[in-house]
Amino acid sequence: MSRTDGPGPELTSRLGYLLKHAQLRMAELNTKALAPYGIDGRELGVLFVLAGREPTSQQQAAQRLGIDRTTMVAMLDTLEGKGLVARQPDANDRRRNVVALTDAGQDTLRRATEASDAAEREFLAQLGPQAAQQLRNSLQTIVTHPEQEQS
Amino acid sequence: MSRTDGPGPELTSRLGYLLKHAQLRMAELNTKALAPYGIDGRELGVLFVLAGREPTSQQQAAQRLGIDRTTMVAMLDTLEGKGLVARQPDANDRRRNVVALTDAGQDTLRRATEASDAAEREFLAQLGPQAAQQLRNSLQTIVTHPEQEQS
DNA sequence: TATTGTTATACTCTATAACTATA
DNA sequence: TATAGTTATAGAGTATAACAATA
Repeated sequence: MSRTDGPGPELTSRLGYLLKHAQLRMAELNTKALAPYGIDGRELGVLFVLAGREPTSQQQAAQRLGIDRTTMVAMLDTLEGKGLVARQPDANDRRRNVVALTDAGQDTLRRATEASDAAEREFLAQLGPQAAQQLRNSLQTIVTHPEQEQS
Repeated sequence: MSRTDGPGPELTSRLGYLLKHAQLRMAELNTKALAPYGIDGRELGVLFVLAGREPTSQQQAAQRLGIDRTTMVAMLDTLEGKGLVARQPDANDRRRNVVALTDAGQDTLRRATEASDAAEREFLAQLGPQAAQQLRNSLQTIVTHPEQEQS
């Protein structure tokens, strides 16, 4: 990941470049921070989605994360293998699995979240509290309220 | 890419989630904007790196982009196939190729950049000019001045 | 017929290792 | 010996298509 710069048309100030490399750095920091808990950032995302909610099917969890249900199958296989989540056939609709955190999963979620919070602080370390909060807000606006379709 | 939200521990306010989805949206907008010119965002990045500089070897171009030299080979194969760049053996060091934009490449770079600028404006459309500029600045700070190693 | 979970498969992006030609 | 470009290959990460069980 070189950051060598030169003059010229400034590749490094294009939003596409900046977002890609920012995302790579955040993912790196998360991976490092979460390693002691045996999970990565994507898996923490799954734990998040399963936490503190009514019973959740695999498909619902996938939709909340914005990933395909077939991808969710593999993620749950892994997390179940680690003893962090449990699948249970839904009594009301036997096509479904109800997926829930195990006790170990709850514990890992709590501790891994703290580690990830620290990783986020490191990511933002150069920014100052106001700019950091602004960055969060702006990203949230963009991600959750993308522009209306304006045909 | 679902954006269905619920209450709970707020997956959607984690930086990892926000950056990933913001990056996906920007890439999507770029792809759409650049399609008329027959390139995608990554290829535009290569054109950027090759523009307005002294002669550049494949390896130098790869380093500036932060990608592997083997990845650069494939990108240049594609761009050369489209007639946008040309390889020429370096007379001074015949191991190297000097890579440069063709006239068509210069033209495509100019027009594709305008299209990409429009895509960036669409990406930022919900933000207001000040927040948009702040977002750029913050990302640039993070990407180009990541925290000092602090053992 | 439609939906859920699953499997098999394939595609994209990227990197590592090894080859070649030069230095 | 070391470097630039190349090729073959492999590994993530993700999606599409098809299948079984259930609705």
